[in-house]
Amino acid sequence: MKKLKLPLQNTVIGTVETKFGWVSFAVTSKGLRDCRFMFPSPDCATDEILKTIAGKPLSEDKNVISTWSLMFKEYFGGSLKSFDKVPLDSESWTDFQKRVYMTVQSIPYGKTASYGTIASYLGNGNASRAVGNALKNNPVPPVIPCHRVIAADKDMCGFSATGGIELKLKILELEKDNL
DNA sequence: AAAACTGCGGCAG
DNA sequence: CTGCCGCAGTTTT
Repeated sequence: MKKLKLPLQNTVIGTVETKFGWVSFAVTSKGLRDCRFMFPSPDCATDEILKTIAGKPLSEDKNVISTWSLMFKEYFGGSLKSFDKVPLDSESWTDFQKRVYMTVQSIPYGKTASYGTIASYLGNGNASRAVGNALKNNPVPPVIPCHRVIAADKDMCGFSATGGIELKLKILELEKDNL
C-alpha cells in the first residue's frame, strides 16, 4: 500500500505573549514544526519563526493559532502540565531524533533524567553525547521537554535556547512550583 | 569518505 | 577540582 504525499503543506504561524516572553510557532498539516520563546516583542518573535519556514507557503487558520496559543500560555503560566498526544511534524527528524524525542517526552512533568539514562533507554548507554546533540536541535521546546534532561553528576549543562542554563533552571522551577 | 563538531560520562592526575 | 579520551550521531569539508 502506497501512501500519497500531500501536494502542499501550508504553514500556519502564530505568536502569543506568555510569562516566558513572546512565543512564536509554526504549524503544518502534520502538526507543530517549530517553536521559539523568550522574545521581547511580537515582532521579534515573528521574525524568528519566519526564518524557520523560509519558502513555505503561509496560510491562516484561526483555530490552529488559538489552540496552540492557549497551550503555550497555559504551560508557561503553570496550569498546563502535559503536551502529550499533541501532533508534531516530525518530517525533518532523523530516526535517532525521533527515538530520543519520544523518550524525552515520557519524562514526567517536574522530573528530570540524565543524558546517559536516555541513551541506555534507547539501547546504547554510550550514546549520551549523541542524545545531547539531538536535544540541542530540539525544534519544539518546551513541547519536547529537553529542559528535563540534565547531566549525570553535575546538575546542569547547556541549553541552547536564548537564556541558556538560567532559562533551563527557570523552567524546571516553574514545573516544580506547579507540581 | 573523513574530519570535526557536540547540551556526556567516567576515570585519571 | 581540572583535563583527557572514548563514545554515537550529525554536519561540514
